[in-house]
Amino acid sequence: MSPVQEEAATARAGHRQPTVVSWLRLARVYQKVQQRTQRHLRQFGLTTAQFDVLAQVGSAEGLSQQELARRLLVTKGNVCGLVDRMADAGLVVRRADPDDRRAHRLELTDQGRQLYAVAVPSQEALIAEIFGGLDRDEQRALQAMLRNVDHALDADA
Amino acid sequence: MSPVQEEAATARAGHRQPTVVSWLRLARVYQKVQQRTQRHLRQFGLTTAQFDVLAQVGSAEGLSQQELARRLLVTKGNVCGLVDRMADAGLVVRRADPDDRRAHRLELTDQGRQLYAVAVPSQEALIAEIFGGLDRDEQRALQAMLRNVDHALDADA
DNA sequence: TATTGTTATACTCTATAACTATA
DNA sequence: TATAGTTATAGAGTATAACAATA
Repeated sequence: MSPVQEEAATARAGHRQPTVVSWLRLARVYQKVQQRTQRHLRQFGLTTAQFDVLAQVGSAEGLSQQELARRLLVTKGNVCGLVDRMADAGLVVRRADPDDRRAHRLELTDQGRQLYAVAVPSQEALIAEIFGGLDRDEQRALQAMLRNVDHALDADA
Repeated sequence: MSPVQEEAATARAGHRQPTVVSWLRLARVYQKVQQRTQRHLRQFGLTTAQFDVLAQVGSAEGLSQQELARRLLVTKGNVCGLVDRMADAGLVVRRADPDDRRAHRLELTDQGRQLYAVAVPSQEALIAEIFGGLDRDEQRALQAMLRNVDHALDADA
């Protein structure tokens, strides 16, 4: 934010409930990181949603689409389309689950694993750069507050 | 998050850089609030993007589309389409800028102002509920940390 | 030349819901 | 009956870029 925008934001913030200000700032940060991430991941030919799939499947191979949907907070229908596109791109495969003939288990292809090995550290380095201005205690405090809000969202669902 | 999911998330988090954990938690909270907001705003016939336009124009009538694009972190092309839809819905109007014949100034219609008067407080109440678990000091700390990250994003743009 | 706004393209993601096949 | 996955629909949002009018 430019100094001018920063000042304007603060002025506007002055009239608002603290909770609303917290949310606006959080949303702003999210959107900016999202956009930066999007540009960053383009070098790997990935969208942010595809990166999330790659990261999840890569760190827990064999998970079901249902489980993936739960982790990504999207519907199973959306996951199906996402997996379709990534299978077309040769990054993931669906394997039949021997114990449940309805289910598929998701795995990365060799190509997917190679991309995982490069893209995930690269993306994490970007995040480290962006969030690196907060020291360890601040990270902990930030995470604790976000957990608090997360739980409030589950409580009065 | 269920206790099981919470535990799983914490276990996974243990292997990761603190910055990455912070980002994952932030993204998770954002997405959940976004989804909740989406459902909440449906009663007013608004998408979240349209609500953002309503809130911005309502609190700063006469702003240009360019300025609106800057505030919403989207392109002017996107704003054009958004404003189109909201003008079709009878919520905003484009007025010619007397000082700059290229520009438009955005205003709410009477109907838009009525909706603003109802939807904005309602949405703010929802946010207050979600973020209300944090006390005043925590809100301040959260906002300060988010500002820190926001500035980091501007620094190495 | 730079800026405001418009238009057009193409794609991804999303919500929603009906559908199948298994369990 | 419930669950895993698929498919279809419809829409919104986005990036990107070319374009017109005006500054």
